[in-house]
Amino acid sequence: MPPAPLPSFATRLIDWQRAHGRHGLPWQGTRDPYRVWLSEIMLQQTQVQTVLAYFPRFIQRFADVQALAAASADEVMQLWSGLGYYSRARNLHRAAGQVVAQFGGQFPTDTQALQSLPGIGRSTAHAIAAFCAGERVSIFDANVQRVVARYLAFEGDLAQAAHVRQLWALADGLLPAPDADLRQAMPAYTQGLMDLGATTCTPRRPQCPRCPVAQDCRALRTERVLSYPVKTRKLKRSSETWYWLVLADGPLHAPGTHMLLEKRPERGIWAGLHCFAVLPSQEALLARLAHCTEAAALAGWPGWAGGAGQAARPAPAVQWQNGFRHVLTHKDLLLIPALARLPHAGAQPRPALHAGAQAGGAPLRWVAVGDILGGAVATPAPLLAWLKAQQSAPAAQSPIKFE
DNA sequence: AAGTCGGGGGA
DNA sequence: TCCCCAGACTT
Repeated sequence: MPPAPLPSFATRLIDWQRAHGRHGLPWQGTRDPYRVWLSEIMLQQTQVQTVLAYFPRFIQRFADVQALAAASADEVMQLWSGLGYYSRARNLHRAAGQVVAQFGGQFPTDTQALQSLPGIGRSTAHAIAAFCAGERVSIFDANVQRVVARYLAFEGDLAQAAHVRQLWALADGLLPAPDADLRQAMPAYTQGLMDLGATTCTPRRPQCPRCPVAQDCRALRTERVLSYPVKTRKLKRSSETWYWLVLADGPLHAPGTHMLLEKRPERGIWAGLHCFAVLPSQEALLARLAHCTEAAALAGWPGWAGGAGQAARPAPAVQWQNGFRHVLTHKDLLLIPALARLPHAGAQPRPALHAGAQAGGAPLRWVAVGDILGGAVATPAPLLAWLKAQQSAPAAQSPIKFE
């Protein structure tokens, strides 16, 4: 009589997940592809702890894909504000519209249809199909790459796409057997892979004694766990200094003070968010300030514009603030706010500025400090952080000077 | 194949 | 500080 076969990688992983994996997260315990999709997108390059604050709010506002499709892009951006990688939010909204238009509002669960939606690549499509339909496909995010590379002692450099594809194919060999009950097995297997990478097979301090597949791990066998995955870094971060034109009509710690924000282009950094004008030099900032204040005078700014000839009034002085650093993956930004003040408009309506006040013709809005802090408009995280800091340490109030 | 997109957490 | 992370998209 032949000996019973040893439990497979997949079997051990599934058993471990049920006993020691993460349960009870808001996006778990469902096969609703809308919820799974939303969680997968939010969790791209973003930690669970962060997503926990956003996911319930999003679901509460958009209970299903129809509700999301019917929303304005601005509102979606607003709910996404602070999560980063804003193209995810834009694609999310576009994909919702596509599901309504092309799939009759029924969210697909097969990998082919999923990958036709914007923002869903191969790995995310596999995750949704595995969780919702039990499709026998491998997810392959950074956690899984680490687990599998260690388990197989994979020597290829994962900085190269060809090696990633190669390891991905090897990962397929670890999937639950095709004749298993995949509708039960695939969700637990997929979740188990992610949980193992997140809680046990961690980058720096893996807890191998608690790993369910340690007995077969080729990296552990040679005590080279930390040598995997092989991944060369070629991060060369460039530095830039940006000047922020902060045009306000009162002290920054007063909720009623309004500030001029412009909507950023749909591509590039902080795409689609509302932000202070960003200028590459002090000279450019002063020129923009002159444009804006001239435009404000022409538009009849309360207490300032006074008829013909007012357009020639010089721009108010600026107060240069201390710069602060904001680091992105590929760019190191030094942000220097320059505060300029228009006369207080009180409760009077602030006139819209013509598009010429902004070089690219981007939409300009006067927004109250209280509304910005309250999240009424989507703003980049560093802007919000800086404005919050101004609440507790208000800049010295100086009278408005005209030169 | 390389570059572009944020932000937060952990060592 | 530096490294890492539930990637997709553009060029």
